[in-house]
Amino acid sequence: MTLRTSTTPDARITDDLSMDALCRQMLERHADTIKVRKPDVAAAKLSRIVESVLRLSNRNGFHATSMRDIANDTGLSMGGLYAYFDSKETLLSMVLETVISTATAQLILPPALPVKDQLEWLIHRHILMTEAMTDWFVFAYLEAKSFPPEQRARAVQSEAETETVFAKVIEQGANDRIYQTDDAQLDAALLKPLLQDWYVKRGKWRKRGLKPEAYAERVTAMIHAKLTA
Amino acid sequence: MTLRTSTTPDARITDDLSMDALCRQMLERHADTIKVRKPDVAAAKLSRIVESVLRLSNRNGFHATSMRDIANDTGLSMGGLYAYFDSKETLLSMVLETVISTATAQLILPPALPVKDQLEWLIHRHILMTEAMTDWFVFAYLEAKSFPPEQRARAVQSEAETETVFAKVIEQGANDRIYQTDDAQLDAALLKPLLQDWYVKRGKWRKRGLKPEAYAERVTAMIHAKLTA
DNA sequence: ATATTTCGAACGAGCGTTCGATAGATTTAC
DNA sequence: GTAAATCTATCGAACGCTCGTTCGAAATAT
Repeated sequence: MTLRTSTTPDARITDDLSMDALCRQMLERHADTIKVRKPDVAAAKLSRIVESVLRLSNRNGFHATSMRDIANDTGLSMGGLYAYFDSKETLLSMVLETVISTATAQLILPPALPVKDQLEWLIHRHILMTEAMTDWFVFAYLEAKSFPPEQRARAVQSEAETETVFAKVIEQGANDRIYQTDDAQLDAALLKPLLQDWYVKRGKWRKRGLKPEAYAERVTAMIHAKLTA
Repeated sequence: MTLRTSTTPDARITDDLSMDALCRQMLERHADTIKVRKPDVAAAKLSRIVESVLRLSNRNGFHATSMRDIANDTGLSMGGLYAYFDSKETLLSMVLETVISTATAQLILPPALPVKDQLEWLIHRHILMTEAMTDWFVFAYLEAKSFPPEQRARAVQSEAETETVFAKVIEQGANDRIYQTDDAQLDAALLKPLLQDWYVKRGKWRKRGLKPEAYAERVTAMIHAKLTA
């Protein structure tokens, strides 16, 4: 079983979740509001900005992190920061948008995968994705309640879609007599917090020395036990 | 099986999780810093304050909620508020302290309960407790990263203790050949996010029309499936 | 010489907190 | 029984500070 696929719409999203790749994506999407014209300069600086925002916000909260904190941490000036966004809320939106669109793109099942492997594939995929982008997902999770309305709606929809992807696989498995359940959507809803715990409490799992693959195996075992009870 | 017990040190904590009871507890604990002397007046006002703080903070975040917001919402003046605490941080601490001490007191197993019922008892107890105090627990969860150091330490310890309570029951069950596991602490750690999801995503479960008892049954079924796989 | 990028002081708004004035309740004195 | 005195609770304008944001000047690259 491979966790890589080239069947998703945008190969860059699927195959490269590095800070640089994600920031280049942000640059393209917000090219109209970003005042810095040279792409190389812009990409480098935006990376530093995002890195600082994620680190400081995940420690103290986005609201409690001031633009001056971010300026000091990145080494940029106040004016320098505002070349990349027109308000603090826009900065928030840019990061959230990246997380939401990445998550959606990552959880598309490869077409030829047998039903019996699909659930395991999705669980591994989800955990490896959030492992590669832990700070991003923690940020989105913690700041969810301060989302601007547009992103709020997108996030809710994205969350529901993700749950449905899992539910459909369980449903399919039930139809094929692989799994046993009276409520596939509910089982999927219970799987969600297990997947989220990997990044929400990343420190706890790291202290325990658990690798992402091992965690994925454990979660898979748990839901599998429930579905074959 | 009953979920009531009188074996805990303080019966009031165990048996009454109402806003009034909890606020009376807060009054006792912080009698030295609260300037209002008449207990009835103080209890009524403190209830209104806490109610507002929980509601406003859970919607917008504690940091984003100003003292003026709280004053408007409670109908008190700025000076009136400060009769109950000496700083906004103290207000935060008072709420957190209540949540932490309640959670610790609630999860003490009644002595005569057979091992085979203990896990189910703990799960039900946890979910009924967080159901009765949803706003309190959501508040503590969301504001965890802005805890003052003292509460931060207490919260971490309390969380670890809770996990250990569950782990010990699973361990005991494994010794008695009721359960099967290679790592009881890890199973307990995976049970935690399922318990927390009940209050963290309360809206989602409410929309689904799931009752607390039904949710507890579902979680019990899941962990039981894993432990007897 | 021109265009682009960076800078940081300055501005107004809103924050947590204080405190002397005010109103109300309770006790004291006769 | 009532008036004066004292204690308690409430108020909200005012203070100092930090916030997000702007913008003309300075620096750098083309």
